[in-house]
Parts: sequence; C-alpha cells; structure tokens
Amino acid sequence: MAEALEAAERLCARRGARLTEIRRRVLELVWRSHQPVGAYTILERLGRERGRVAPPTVYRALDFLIAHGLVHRIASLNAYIGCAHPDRDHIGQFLVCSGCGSAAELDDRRIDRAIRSGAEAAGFAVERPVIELAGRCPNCRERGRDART
Amino acid sequence: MAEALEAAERLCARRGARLTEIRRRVLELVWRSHQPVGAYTILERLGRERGRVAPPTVYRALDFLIAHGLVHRIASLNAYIGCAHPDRDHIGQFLVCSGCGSAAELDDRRIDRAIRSGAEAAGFAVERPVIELAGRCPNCRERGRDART
DNA sequence: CCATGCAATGTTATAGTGTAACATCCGCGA
DNA sequence: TCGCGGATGTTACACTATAACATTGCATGG
Ligand SMILES: [Zn+2]
Ligand SMILES: [Zn+2]
Ligand SMILES: [Zn+2]
Ligand SMILES: [Zn+2]
Repeated sequence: MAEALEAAERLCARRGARLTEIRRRVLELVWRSHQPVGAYTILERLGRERGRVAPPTVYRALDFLIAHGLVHRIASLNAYIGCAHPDRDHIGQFLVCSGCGSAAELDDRRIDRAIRSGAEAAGFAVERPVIELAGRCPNCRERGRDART
Repeated sequence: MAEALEAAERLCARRGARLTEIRRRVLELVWRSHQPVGAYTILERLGRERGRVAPPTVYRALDFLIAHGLVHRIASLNAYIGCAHPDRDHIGQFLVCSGCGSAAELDDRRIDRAIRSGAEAAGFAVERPVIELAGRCPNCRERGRDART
C-alpha cells in the first residue's frame, strides 16, 4: 500500500496532475480497506479526521483518482478499489467474492481479446468494458464458509 | 415483443410461477422501451395506468422477472432490459451503446469460457458474471454521431 | 506587489436508486 | 369455515450521486 501511494505520487508528478492532500487521503483510505469500499464509508472515515466533509468532496476525489487509473469503480457493488498497476493502460477485470467480500483484479489478455472479438463480430466497438465476476475466492471456496449473499 | 410475452407466459406456466397482472405489465413496459429502462421510469409509467404505485411494487415485480430470467439488470446503468431467450439458461453479456443508449444482448460461449478459465486459473469460481461492454453500436459507429457521454 | 484567472474545495440542497417493515388482501386446501 | 402462504399496498427510510453556487488558494503575467 505504501508503494501504491508512492506510485501514485510518481504517476501524478509525471502527468502534472495534482495529488492534493484530500485526494491522497482518499486514496489511502481506499487502500486501507481490504475490500471494495463505498463512497459514504470513505466519507465517514475522512470526516473523523477533518470534521464535517460533504459528499462532493469524496466524489470529486474519487473522480480524479479514477480518471488517472489509480482507483477502479465496481459498478455491481457501488464501491471503489485501489488499482495496483495504474501505470499499465488497462481495463479492470474483477473477481468479487460473495463469501468474504474481497475483490481481486485480474488482467487477462485472453478475456480482453474474447470480448473485443465477440463484440466486433456484432459490429460493436468496445470502449469501456465492465467485467465483474461474482463468485467464490480460493479461501471461501475451500472452507465452504456461509455466503454473505 | 408480443412473442416475448407469450414466451414468458409459457415459461411461467411450465414452472408453476405466477405471472400476475402487475408482473406482466412491468414486463411489457420493459420491452416497450427499446433501451434499458430505469425502475423509476417503469414506476412512473405504471402509475399512469394504475394511479399511485410505490417503489416496492416495481422492484418486487423486477425481482420476480429477474429470478425467472425474463429480465436482466444492467448494473452499470442501474437499468433493466428484457431477455429474448429466457429459456436458455444463460448469463447475460451486454453491448451498451453510449451513442444511442441502446443495449444488445450477446451470448458468446468463447467469452464465457475465457472468463471462467481465467478466473479458475486464479482459483476463483465464477457464479454470476457481470459483462457489460460500453462502446459504439454499428449505427452510431457509422454515423460518427455525437456521443451522449 | 497586485490583478486576475483557473483549479480545488466548501456548502447547501436535491436527485436518483433501492429496501425494511408491517398491513392487507385473496385464493386455496385442511 | 379457518388458516396459511403468496402477492400487493403503504409508509418510511437508507444509500448513492450530482447540481449549483460560493469561497479559497495558488500561479502567472503586468
Ligand atoms: Zn487496475
Ligand atoms: Zn472470499
Ligand atoms: Zn438473456
Ligand atoms: Zn448506438
């Protein structure tokens, strides 16, 4: 996580983007959670440090982080997660565990190729794929733990 | 669309599920829209016919329709769309056009295989994939029309 | 130094999406 | 008839996100 922060610093410096205090703090909070985290959870945690914080503050920071690929949004959860490889220009593919709530990022070229060629066969040009695979992570799978869903 | 309604009737009859007046009406409204449609849009349209209708009425109908595969939810749009092949046991893969707002369902085995094998390689068992590909449909692509995004 | 312009943030209010909880109705079988 | 379970009605609320406008703060050229 510390390295994620450093990577973010470097990346922003290189691009001339300003990783301000708030943006940096939001990024930290996203990383600190080991699961995808909701905007209002961030809001609340940020509020503990800085007194009252309003939703736009958090959403603007998230917008910035997402625009720079430092954070991904997981639409099926309305939640946000840090990206471990913001340098690579990539789309996210997510493995979302319904047992423990964790999410891992996958970056499988074959999946990317399959969706692009499948879509192309239908005459469709993919721009922003949303790939979010709900299921069971290795841990939860092994332990046959009760689902949270 | 009429045939979608009939298919729904048959499917529910076969399963002993009750396609009640409201559920049927919601299904019609979903199909009548040629784009993915939001729950509150359905709510409003349903309200025109039946006087005041509250959100749970619509959400319950949608839950039923989704459970029986008659309707899919598109998470990245918070919207719902009718399924043309409710018989086939399938997951949905969607091509969502950011130009005209339309959405087409794709059912590409190769995509399904690619995601399952990719996830499996990470020890992850996929249960409910969410595949929503935002991009340009053939029409909008050709006409270089202005994006809505 | 000051003007001034632009990006970032603060602030208030509101829009949009979805559910909990409990009441009521209605058809069907014991 | 009585009771039961599924469907619907009703109210209230939780959660997610954005619009609109005010303010701050910093860089940059005059
Ligand atoms: Zn990533
Ligand atoms: Zn798990
Ligand atoms: Zn379908
Ligand atoms: Zn289009």
